Amino acid sequence: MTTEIPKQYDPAAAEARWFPYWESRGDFNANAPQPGDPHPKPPHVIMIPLPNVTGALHMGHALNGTLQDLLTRWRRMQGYEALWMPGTDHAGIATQSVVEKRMLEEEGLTRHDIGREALVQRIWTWKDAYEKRILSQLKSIGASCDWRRVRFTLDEVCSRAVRQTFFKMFKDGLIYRGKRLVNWDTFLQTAVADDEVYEEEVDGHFWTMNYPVVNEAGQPTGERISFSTTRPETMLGDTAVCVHPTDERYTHLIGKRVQIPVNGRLIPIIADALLADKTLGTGCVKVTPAHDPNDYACWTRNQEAMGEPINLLNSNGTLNENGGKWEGLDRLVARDAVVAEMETLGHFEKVEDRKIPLKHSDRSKTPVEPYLSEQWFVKMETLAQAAIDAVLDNRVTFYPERYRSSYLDWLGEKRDWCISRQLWWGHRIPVWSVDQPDESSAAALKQQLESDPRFDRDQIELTVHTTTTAGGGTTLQACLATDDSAWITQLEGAGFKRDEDVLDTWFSSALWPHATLGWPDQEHNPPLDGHADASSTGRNEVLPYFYPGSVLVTSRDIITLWVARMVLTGLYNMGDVPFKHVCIHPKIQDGFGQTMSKSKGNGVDPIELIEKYGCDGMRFTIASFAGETQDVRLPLGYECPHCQGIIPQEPHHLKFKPGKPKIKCSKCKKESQYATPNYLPDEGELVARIVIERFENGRNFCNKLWNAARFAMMNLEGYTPGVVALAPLAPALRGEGPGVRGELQQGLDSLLSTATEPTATDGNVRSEAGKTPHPHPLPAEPGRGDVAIEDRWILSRLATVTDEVTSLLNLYKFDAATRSLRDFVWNEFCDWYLEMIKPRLRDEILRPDAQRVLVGVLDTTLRLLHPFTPFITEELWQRLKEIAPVRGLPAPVAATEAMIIAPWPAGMEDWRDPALETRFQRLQELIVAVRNVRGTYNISPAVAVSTSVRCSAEIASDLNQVKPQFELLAKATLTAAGPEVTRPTASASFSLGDADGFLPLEGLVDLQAEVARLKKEADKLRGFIGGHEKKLSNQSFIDRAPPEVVVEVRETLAGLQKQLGSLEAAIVELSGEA
RNA sequence: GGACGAUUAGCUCAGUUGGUUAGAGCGCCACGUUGACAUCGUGGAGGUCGUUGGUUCGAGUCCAAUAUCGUCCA
Repeated sequence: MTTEIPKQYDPAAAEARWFPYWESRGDFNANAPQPGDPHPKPPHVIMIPLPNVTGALHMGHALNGTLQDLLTRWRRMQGYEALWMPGTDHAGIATQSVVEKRMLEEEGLTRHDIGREALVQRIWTWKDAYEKRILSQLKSIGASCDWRRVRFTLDEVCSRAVRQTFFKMFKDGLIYRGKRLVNWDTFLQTAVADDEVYEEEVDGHFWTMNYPVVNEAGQPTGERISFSTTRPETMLGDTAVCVHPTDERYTHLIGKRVQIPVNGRLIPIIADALLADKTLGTGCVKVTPAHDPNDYACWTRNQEAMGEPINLLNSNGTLNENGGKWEGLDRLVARDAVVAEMETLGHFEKVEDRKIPLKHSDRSKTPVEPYLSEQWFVKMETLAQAAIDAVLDNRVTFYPERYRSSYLDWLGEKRDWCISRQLWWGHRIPVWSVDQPDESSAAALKQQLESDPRFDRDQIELTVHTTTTAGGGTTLQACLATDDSAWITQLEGAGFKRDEDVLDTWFSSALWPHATLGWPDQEHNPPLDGHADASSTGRNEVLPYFYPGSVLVTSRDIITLWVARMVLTGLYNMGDVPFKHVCIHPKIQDGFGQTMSKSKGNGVDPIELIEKYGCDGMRFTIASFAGETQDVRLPLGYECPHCQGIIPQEPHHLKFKPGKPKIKCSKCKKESQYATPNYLPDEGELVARIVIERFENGRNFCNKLWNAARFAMMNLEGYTPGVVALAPLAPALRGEGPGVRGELQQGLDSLLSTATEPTATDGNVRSEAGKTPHPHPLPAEPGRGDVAIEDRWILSRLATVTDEVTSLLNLYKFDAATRSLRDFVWNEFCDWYLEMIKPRLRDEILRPDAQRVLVGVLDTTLRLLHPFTPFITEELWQRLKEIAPVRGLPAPVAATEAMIIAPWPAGMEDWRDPALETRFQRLQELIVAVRNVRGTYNISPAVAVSTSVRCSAEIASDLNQVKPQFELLAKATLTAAGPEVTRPTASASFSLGDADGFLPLEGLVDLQAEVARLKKEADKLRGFIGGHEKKLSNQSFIDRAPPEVVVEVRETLAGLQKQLGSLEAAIVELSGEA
């Protein structure tokens, strides 16, 4: 077995092997406890930020997914019933427009050509393909979701929650119909969302004109008020002119009226500090609330003075009846007509050419018009307040804390939530309405329907709605709780028509945390794999067990859109928050600081990187980026398929028209096609694939771990489990005296004879039944015997790292956790511990205990790493199971069947020994100092050198304990150590303050060079000493600094001076100079 | 326009409540294939911490101003 371990870790093989293994074992499944379970596990719940089905996932999703999987695996190991709920979002406008766009490009068809049903059908086909792709990408990153529970926001489970919530809100009077300015595409005659418009500068004009001020009788006073505009035709819909309240040019006019010359309407002069700017133009602006967002906002502040907004447009962009004699003209034609009329009437002042930033529809490429239209709203006052309170009293906590203000500020505005969208893809609004001549007839019809014996208030709600604006009427609205209601036929027979609009996507995703757990169904567990949960007992056990969730992991841009709304609906429907923590992680950017996104074309498919660097390498790297401050910049390159040279990505690589662009390698000058999300390379073509050097980190780390484990396994021949008490080794091996070790050995013997699976052994949350006694502390007092100092050291370090990683994960500081682990594995376990135990592994007497500690440390290390790098750790765990199925410290136990269910390390506090770590550090410094001398003089490893060390008896004792290790690591023989050591002639030397080392190097080293080197060292020291002396000679430092700081500086200075003394002595001896 | 974040080595980033000589990975230089690992080992070079003021015995860290970049909101 041992000889079969390859020298390189093969990620693809491990990934292919272990994911299906975990799935088949059901390790990802999370279930509510069986009724009557006396010791149920506590739940840990993460709801995935549902990716939308518009396109495939990129590295931003990979980061998001990695962190959630990491937390889920970690909590699972800690003994929680860890649920990670997967699913996808229908993403209304984004998905519909992608499908429409493609249909138009490929078939020249619009949605009006094929109709609502056919379009929706096509989108379902798209959804099926991309959902499949997305879920497979998630699995590729190792996602341990409970895949039986996959949900989609338009599926029957989520739809039921949406309908129930809408109905409940409608009944509670929280939903109303009102006006709102939208971006109107006059060409396609539809509203487009804010993220579906782009801004572009166009050539336009900037007209200055004036309105005459009139007196109370409506007669001109002779005064005029000037303003400028780029859209003169909107003056037909003006409802005010506005000045700044402190603008002295106009203060006397505030409250007076002006007349619009082209239609004679009188409108007030109002003061509004937000809209008017004294420093711009005339300082006065006209206000057209129905056709400008800023004006509309102004109207909401000054409704009484202004009256209702006046809509000027038909849906096709021509003027409506409010356009007067220009009714029916296109708005652009009307513009010139209005200007001409103003000029004729003598109110035109000037015009200049100007570049005007104008919003365009991404879908028709035509300018959009702000357009006042009827929409559905949710009243936010009480809902928002509840969500604010939940954060204020810390029922929901943000990590990092600063994001709490984004959430609170936004909710604090309590702006009503516009939930309708003029789309076909989504949850259709469940309201039917019929026009009525007036309120009394509407009320009569309402009463008639409600008196029907089949009328059910839990299924249908009726309200009378009267539009206040001109031209509006009265309607009777019926909201139905389900689509299978018999009332649909009845209502439609009575002339009711269903609303054409669908709900905002966020309305359904806001319900995600409870909808996916089956709400509002209180009688059945939510379905598994599309089938009813066979274990259902007549109650929904899943919802109360898994709600509220534990933590939401997401990025900051949807704190308002999604996080706030989940809290709000969770409180509304469930009476409790949906999660306790919100972990906000960085955003992934490309090499130029642009956020990675599908629409920018700079998205990198995680699969590309997984193939190149391995899943674990990708995960470990990306987790190492997930800190609290900065976004993650990923400069990428293309690997030339001809010479494997790296071609750095430049901005122009992302900007190209559809086609087959080529990239030229600067090294071999050959061209090749390159990978982009926007096209597929030609069949058989050599493609320059995306590489991101930063991911080599994770790949290399995995390989290092692999080889460390490989080394361990190659040296486990003859391994036997045994208690390691770090008592004197030889007597114990001879069976002399039972002691602590004897007791533990007895315990082990009985364990081996009975148990196959370990009971819980840690300080985690395992149930009472699973508790075992606290592991015995390792006796660690120095001088106890010939215990290997490196064993105690590595265990002390392991205990520290375990504690660090656990604490860091509790705070979602993933980057620091990976650093801690990497440093431990690479710089401590590999560089020092493995090197130091090599002599013992070759010694028959010492080998058994060295093996036991080694395998114990490896076991714990793998457990610490598993959440970060699941595949390699499972692979190693399974291999280790073959060689050392019973292992662990201090008393071995049978390892778990699978890595994924191994307990998280805990309860090792007693192993920590800071004093020992300090002593060990001194040994390391001695070894480095010797290497340093070798390095400086470039002495080949083949040349033998010897070292003597002048130091305290204590250090000498440590040094002698590890003499073989010292010699191996320093590549020098230790000839003497102790206070009596004297300096040999013609030797190189180093000084550490409390230890001086001497290396006789006659013939190897130019003594002049050594003198020069030492002098340089001494000069450097003098600089430091000077700094310290200056500090100590400063009386206010002595007086004001804390005493312990002063003492510390004194001690450091003394050490530096001693070190300098040794150096100076060496210089004198070598050079004969004073 | 408002809020938040960033600016530290050639690159990408750490730096906990202010306290010895500011760290890591990659890259670079030199040496090395010694029985885990060249996706490696050993040693080395490289930074007046964006700028300007201030507080303090002491500032990468705290305060103010300023510049540049990014994100969200309007």
